[in-house]
Order: sequence, then structure tokens, then C-alpha cells
Amino acid sequence: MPATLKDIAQALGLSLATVSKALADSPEISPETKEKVWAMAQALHYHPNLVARGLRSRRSRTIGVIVDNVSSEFGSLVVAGIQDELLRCGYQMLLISAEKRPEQEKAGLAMLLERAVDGLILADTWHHSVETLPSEVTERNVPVVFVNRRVSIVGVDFVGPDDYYGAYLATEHLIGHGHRRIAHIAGPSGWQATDDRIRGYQCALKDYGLVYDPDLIIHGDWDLPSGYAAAKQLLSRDEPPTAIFVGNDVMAAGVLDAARECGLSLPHDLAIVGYDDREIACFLRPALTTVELPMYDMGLTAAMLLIDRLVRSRAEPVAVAVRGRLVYRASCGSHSLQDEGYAYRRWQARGGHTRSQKGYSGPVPIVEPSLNALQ
Amino acid sequence: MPATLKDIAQALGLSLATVSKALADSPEISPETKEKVWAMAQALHYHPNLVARGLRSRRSRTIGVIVDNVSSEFGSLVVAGIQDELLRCGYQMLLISAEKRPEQEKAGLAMLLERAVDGLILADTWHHSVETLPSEVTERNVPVVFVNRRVSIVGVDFVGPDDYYGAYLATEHLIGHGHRRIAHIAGPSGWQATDDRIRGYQCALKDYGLVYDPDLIIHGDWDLPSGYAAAKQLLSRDEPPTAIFVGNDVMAAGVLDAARECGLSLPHDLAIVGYDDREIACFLRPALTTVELPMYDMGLTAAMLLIDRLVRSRAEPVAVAVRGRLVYRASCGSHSLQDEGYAYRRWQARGGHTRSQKGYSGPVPIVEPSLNALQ
DNA sequence: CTCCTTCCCGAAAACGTTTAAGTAAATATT
DNA sequence: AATATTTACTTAAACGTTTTCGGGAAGGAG
Repeated sequence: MPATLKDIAQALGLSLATVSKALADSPEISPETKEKVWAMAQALHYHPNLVARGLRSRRSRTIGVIVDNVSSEFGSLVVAGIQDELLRCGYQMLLISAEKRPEQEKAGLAMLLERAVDGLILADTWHHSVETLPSEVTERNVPVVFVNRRVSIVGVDFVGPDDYYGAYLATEHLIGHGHRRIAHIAGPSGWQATDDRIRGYQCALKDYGLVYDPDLIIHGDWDLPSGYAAAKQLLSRDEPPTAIFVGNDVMAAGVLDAARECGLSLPHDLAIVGYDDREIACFLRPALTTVELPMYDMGLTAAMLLIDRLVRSRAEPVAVAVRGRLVYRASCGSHSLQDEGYAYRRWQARGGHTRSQKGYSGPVPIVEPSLNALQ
Repeated sequence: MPATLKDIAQALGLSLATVSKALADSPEISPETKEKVWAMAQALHYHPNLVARGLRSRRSRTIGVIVDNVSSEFGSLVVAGIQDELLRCGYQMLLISAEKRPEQEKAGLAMLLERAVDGLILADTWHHSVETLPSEVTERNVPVVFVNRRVSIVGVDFVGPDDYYGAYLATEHLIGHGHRRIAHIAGPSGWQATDDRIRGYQCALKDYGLVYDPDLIIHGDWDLPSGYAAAKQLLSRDEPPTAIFVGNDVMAAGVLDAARECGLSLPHDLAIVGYDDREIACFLRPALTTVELPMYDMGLTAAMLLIDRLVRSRAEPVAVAVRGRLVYRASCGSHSLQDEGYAYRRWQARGGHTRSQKGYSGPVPIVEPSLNALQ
């Protein structure tokens, strides 16, 4: 049985309240008494019981996190970002992986509330009801931050990627390499990411005076075979593109398969830029130039927003778009090929995925963050 | 403010104790009263305050998990396995990612204990003191399970992979394809995994009557360039191997680079088996036949062992070795190449990584689990 | 009619903490 | 010198449960 306040109080002949206040460094306790209490706490290896403290103070300093899938590259990175920021601020994380099951999502939410979490981060989830939060969470008024899934619930914060910006970067990069006929293999329609990336692509074309040919956009389903099929179709045309901006890295892998099958030499005959900066991008040959989807930073930002609400009790909701950078590898031709085998080592050296604390400095309400920044 | 037991009691004119016992379905409450209490609890949206319950009952039904790195493929899979089993048993998970920082590991452990976790799972971590657990955890006697990092602490459970078995599987598979000269690119010496995989490789050679040539083992450092260099060396010999069992998938990617550079046609000129079944194995060309490192199952098993201790208060420690299976892809030649682009889709279809509840049925003390099973 | 069970239920303590309110002595103010 | 304020501490209530103990009522046995 670990030491409690009572043990310290008895050992020193003081009252419980005095010890409690001394440990909290309250001004109404004399310096000498504080010293004695601190010394005794040290001697008895006292550690506060956060359960009891949470019961009394009604603040548990734990945050509930529901993520769609911890074991995915995206989910785990969001979690890593959240945890780093929470730990820095003395909070801890109760984690639930919903595994795309709405009922587990709902049950998990209830369990987190029963554990009296101070706040909630819902990452890439919340499939069952987009319109409303359960009454339990609203009436307890625990703050909520949504990550990567825009919802139309009033009063909650949102953190998402700036896909518009990222797609602009990718397309601009291809244009800068002299390409004039650039195709885009997009995600399935109906996705925010698909739309934003198409818009960024179109905007870059326009800004550099290239004509936008709707036939150069083909929709895939984010999966490898769809990228393969789309590339096959593009490359079999009379006037095939010289470059393809692919909506994600997995489809880009399919594009590489198709290009290889067509006997094309990459990146000379065809330049490719992916999206996401998945780990696989370093292992494809040629290694894939791609736009980073800043999942770690998004998690970090979500935690910052939540703690901002908790400690500064900010009221007005904000929406933040986090930007990823373009990661240069061999699939665009700008890099020398000789050291591309070392791409993974470099990827790891910079901490695997980004660990920089960029993209967010204080909560600023942004409605359409990418537009004003780009134009 | 959410409803409490007192609210229910007042609404029904009952005492607090009666309501508490009714909700716990205690036999000393009449069925009629129980019905009324349950109905009222439903009506008032009552949810128990687990913080208060934890304070009183001294059991929080939360498990502390410290993992080396959540954002790695391994770490996130362990976490997923742990969370699935914990959730099934009504437990929740406080997660800390130590990021290879011993001080964060130590601080995190202290924080978890302050939160009165019922048990601890230490996955791939515990770098600072292998010999002893801190006195706080022993004197509170919270059970501990170590995952993937064997420690010489008495009385704690251990879950690890059966690398000996996996390496045997891989080598046996190459032998079955007719290869007689099989090299092994091992991990750095000093690793348990390196030794076990070498021993499995040697054992398979012996069982099938092949001579073991020490020159055919080259040590790498788990990283891509080291696999590349090792393969270059092996392939430049007078009598190069016709197959290589590579100690992990990342080095195997380097082997593929080297083979491509030597103008070899895979898998005809050189067959390759990797280890880990990382996601990248599906994206390499040819897609990599590899042995699964069952991280998800290891996490699942760790949680099972912990809960077994908690609810059945098992005393004697056990060590469990979990086996992964051999995943057949193209790099060994047994598969038709035409559909290898769909490997990722199949990989996802079976749930990404393994989600089967295999490898463990009740805690059985195993000292050297692979030996007796294989022989 | 009394005694003893059995069945339900209530009173109260306990878990470890925080905090509002109270108190006695010391010091400052008029 | 009387009063007001400050200082440093204590008492006690509260947070929402669980659980031990006790007690009243009903019913059966003697």
C-alpha cells in the first residue's frame, strides 16, 4: 500500500489539509512547514492518487482518443502526435481503436465518459451520426476535436490536412520539371480529399497557363489495382501524359507497375508524384516523390487545440488545416538515382515521419485556409 | 451534470445502498425493486462514475501500456492486439509511447501507477534497468507482462515471437523449391531474433540433409543498405547462392535492388524469403514471400495473460512464444506473377495483419517453446 | 405467544483527495 | 488599548461509489 496524505500528516503531526496545501505549494503554508512536508513526502515515496484527486476535483487530466484504426500508418501517427503533446502538458491518453465499427465507437465513447475524460479527440472516425454528438458529451460539456473528418457539428474544433495546398505543390513541381501534359489519378468522388486535391491540381495548371483537360483526370478507389488500371488507360492513349500526379501512394505503386509493363523508363519517360508519404514510398523503385500527409502534426495540433480549450477555456471553435511538404525522391527525375537505396535511412533519420512542430502557432480561425494562403 | 446513484435513490424513495446493490444485481434485492431501479437508471441516463468506483474498490479496470513507438508498424500492431483483447474484457488502456527515451519510460510508468492501473504491459521497451522493476510496481503488486523483450526479472510474464520456428519455415520452403545453396542475411549479432533465426535456418538445413556453410551467413544491421551490400557480396562469389533467406523485409528490399542491378531475373535466378511481413512486402517487386512476425497476436496474448492474472489471480509466471505463418508471394517462384499486383488487396482483405486469435490457448509454461514443437 | 430464520432494505464508513469555513495567535491599525 | 487584519493552521464537508453491519417485517417452528 503506497503512502497517502494521511501518512505524511501523521508522521509530522500535521493535519491532512496542511499537507495537501503544502504539496500544492499554497501561499497559506509557511515555508518551513512546506520543507518538512516535501522532505517527508520524498522519504515516504509519496505519489498522489490521481483517481482520488480526479473524483474530488472533477478533472481527471486524461483525454479520450478514439481513432479509426491504430494499426494503420495514419492512425498510429495521429496517436503519436496526440500523445507527445498531451504528455508534454501532463495529460494522459485513454485510447480506443474503433476498427470502423460504429457500435464500438459509440460504446467506446460511453466508456470514456464514464472514466470522466476531460476532453475527446475523434480521429478519422465518427461514422454513425455526423450531425450530432450524444447528449452525454454535450451536457457534460467536454470539449471535442475532430481530426481528418469534417463534421457539421457546431462548436467543435476541427483539424484536417491542407490537401489543396499539397496538390498544388505536387503539380507545380511537375510543371517546374517542364511537363506540360500532366494527368491526375484522383480518389473516388465524394471524398473531401479527392475534391481538394483535384482543385489544387487545377489551380496550379491555371496559375502556370496550362490548359486543363478533363480527360486527364481518372478516378480510382485509393487502391493499387485501380492505380494500375488508370495508368494503363492513360498510357495507351494517342497522346499519353508525360507526368502523373497520383492521389495517393498506393495507387502510385500501381502506376509504377503499369509503367514498367509498358516498357517505360522512369522517370525519363514518365514522371510520377504521389500523395501521403507512406513508408512504402521509399521502397518503390524508383522511390516515390510524394506529398506528405502530416498525420503526426495533425494529432499534435488536435491535442494543442484541446488543451487550449481546457486551460484557457477558449469558447469559439476553430478549424485548422495543416500543411505537409513535398518530399523529393527519384520518381520525378530531379534526384540522382545512385543513392535512392538510402531513402529509407534518410526517412528514418528525420524521425520516420515528421516530428517537427510546424503548421500551427496558436489557434486561428480559418474558414478556407488554403485559398488565402495560396492566392 | 450526469445522474448519480443519489438521483436514482431520491427519485424512487430508496436508499443509496439499495440502488447500488440493485444495479449490481445483488441477490439481497428483490426482483421488483431491481426492475424499478433499472428502469429509473435508464430513464435518467445513468452511467456509473468509474473514477469513484475505482477509488472505492481500488480496481480501476484500466491497464497501462508502454510501447516503444506507437507509430511504428510493430508498435501499432501490438497496441491493436492489446486493445482488442482488453476491450473485450471490459478494460481500457492508458497508452504511453516511450520513443526510446528511458526517462520517458520511467516517468510514464510513475504516471500510470498514480492513475492506479490494474496491470502493466511493457512492449519492446524497458531499456533502463533490465534486472529489476521499480519498487512502486512490486509493492503494489500490479502484474506485468513483457512483450518482445526478454528480461531476467522473476515473476513476470513474457510474450515473444517464435523466430526459431519462423526461420525454419522459411528455409524449409526454399528447400522445398529445390534450392540446395541457400544463404542467410542475418541481423546484427547480439539480438535474440538474430540468433533464433540463424538457429532455425541451420536446423532446417540439417533436417533436410544439406551441408551448413558458415560463409553463407552474412550479418546486416536490419537496414536496407546493409541488405544491398550483403547481397552484392553473395552474388559476386564464384558459386553464388540460388536462394537467400533474409532476416527482415527491409534488408530484403536491399537484396532486390542488388539482384536487379546484377541483371538477375527474379524469382528464377534467385529466390528470396524475407521476415516480418511488413506492409512493404506487398509493394516490392516481385512481392516478397515472407514470415509473419505476429505482433498483433503477441499483443493479444499479452493482454490475455494479464487479465488471466487479474481475474483468476494466477501466480506462476509463463513465457509464451507466438508463431507467425509463412506468407506466400512471388519472390520464391511458386506463385503466378499475374496477380501479384493484388497482393495488397488480399493483404487488406484478411484484415491487414493477422487478426486471428491463434497461437495461445490458456497459459502454458514454455521454456523453449520452439524446440519441442519442431522436434 | 415467543423465538428463530429469511428476506429486504437502510445507515454509515471508507477510498484519498481538495477546499470552504473556522480558529487561535500574532501583528498591524487607529 | 481596543480593534482590525494577517498568518498558519485545523475541521469538516464533499466527490460517487462499494460494502459491512444492523434492523425491521414476515413467516415458520416450538
